[in-house]
Amino acid sequence: MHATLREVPQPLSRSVEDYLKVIYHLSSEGGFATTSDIAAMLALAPPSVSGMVKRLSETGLIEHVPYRGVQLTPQGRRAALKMIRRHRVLELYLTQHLGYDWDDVHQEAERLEHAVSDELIERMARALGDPQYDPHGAPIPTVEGEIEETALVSLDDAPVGAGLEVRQVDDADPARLRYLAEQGLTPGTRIVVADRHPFNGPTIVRLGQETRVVGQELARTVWCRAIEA
Amino acid sequence: MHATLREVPQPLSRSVEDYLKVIYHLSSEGGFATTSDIAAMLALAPPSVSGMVKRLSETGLIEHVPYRGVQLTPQGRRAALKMIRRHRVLELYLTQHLGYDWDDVHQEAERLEHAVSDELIERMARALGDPQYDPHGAPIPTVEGEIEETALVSLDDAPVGAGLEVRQVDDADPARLRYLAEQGLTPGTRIVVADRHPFNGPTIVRLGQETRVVGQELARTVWCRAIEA
DNA sequence: TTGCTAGATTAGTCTCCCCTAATCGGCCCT
DNA sequence: AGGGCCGATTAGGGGAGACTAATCTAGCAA
Repeated sequence: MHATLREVPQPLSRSVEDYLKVIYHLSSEGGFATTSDIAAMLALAPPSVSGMVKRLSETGLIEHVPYRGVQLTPQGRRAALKMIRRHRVLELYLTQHLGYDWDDVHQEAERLEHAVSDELIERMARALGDPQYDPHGAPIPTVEGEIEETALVSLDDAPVGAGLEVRQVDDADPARLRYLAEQGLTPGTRIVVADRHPFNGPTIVRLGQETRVVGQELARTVWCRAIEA
Repeated sequence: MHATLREVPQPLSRSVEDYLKVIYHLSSEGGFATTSDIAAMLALAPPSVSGMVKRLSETGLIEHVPYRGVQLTPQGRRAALKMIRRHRVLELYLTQHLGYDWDDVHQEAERLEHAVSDELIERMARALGDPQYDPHGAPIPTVEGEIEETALVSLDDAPVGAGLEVRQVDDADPARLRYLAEQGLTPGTRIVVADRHPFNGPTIVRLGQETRVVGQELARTVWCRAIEA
């Protein structure tokens, strides 16, 4: 009874959903998401974030340590993962069933994720064969709120000489995604780190017979897994 | 230049979109949508509507005659028809491509219509073969904002003896739609009005060999076109 | 013509979520 | 240990959009 009452999930506002998602991403590695990082990600002024942080911690979705930052509570994490599942299922559905390009789906999913029902997402997931990854290689959380956590290395951090498989790329910038697709650096591609220039210079990778020069900024958005051989 | 400036369409809020849709429906036959009718349709208190009406008429989306009601301006009508196109394309897409039942799509479309892009709606429309009608038989406005206006008769008003084709049914109530589907009263069905009982009594119709008794309230939500013998 | 009433509007609040300006606190550097 | 600085917070305010309570008006009925 107590549990049942606590679980009645009154719907979260768009704003709250966005905050939780951003806090999830910012606190995923390491502990705290800071006010100014959240503000930057959401394109808001820091005081707006302070205000929302107060409300979110009062409703138990986040834990706030003043002047340090915030973390999600289990409840907040569940809500965030639900939004991430929605986002990623939507992205995949749009590419697979409606002919969107992978560089084009982020914005659309960003708006739809606040409006769809659980029912619709599960129907889409079923139509997609209960997929595990979105078009950019990001793992899709399960309905139960579990998410695959694989340690990936950004291309910028990978050691020279390593054999890698591109696993995931950041999805927010369409132009960057188009460029990556042109260069053939899409999830599943196998590459070898041939060289890296000093002073934050580019990483040189080999794709089969071909060579690619990848600047640091771009390399930081390409996430890889080491492969044997 | 003047026209171009005026046309810059800053996005409308969800609320505004809902008001415009409701005003479109209420003023479609006859002239004015009244404050209390709008309030009833949107489940709001009348003063809330008065306030919004003021804002909408200031922005040129509606024409307000105090104590009489409101009508859409051409600009408001365009916006309303755009929302109706979205709603109906969504309803059809959900039934055709995601396995929704016709009684189940209204709510979902109601939320999605505020979040989708024009792009997505046109992709859905293309995937559906640029359809003309939604699952309940309602005409889908074109991208250009044209809508088929056929004079339909509600089953409750149809003369006894008339041969009819069911063309359209109101979509808001799932239970009613399920019942209509059970009774076989779906768009495209041909029927004959066999009788009508007095004092707002039921209409009796023949479907091929079978007979259906349709109460007045229900009959008012079934819209038909006369067919020659 | 007068008066009543239903419906519309105005007055005054509230919540949500954003803003700018001002203040505060943690922490590094000397 | 003391200053400064940057980032966080508090103070104060605004728009959108809802509400209740109070007031107004159009039109019907006597």
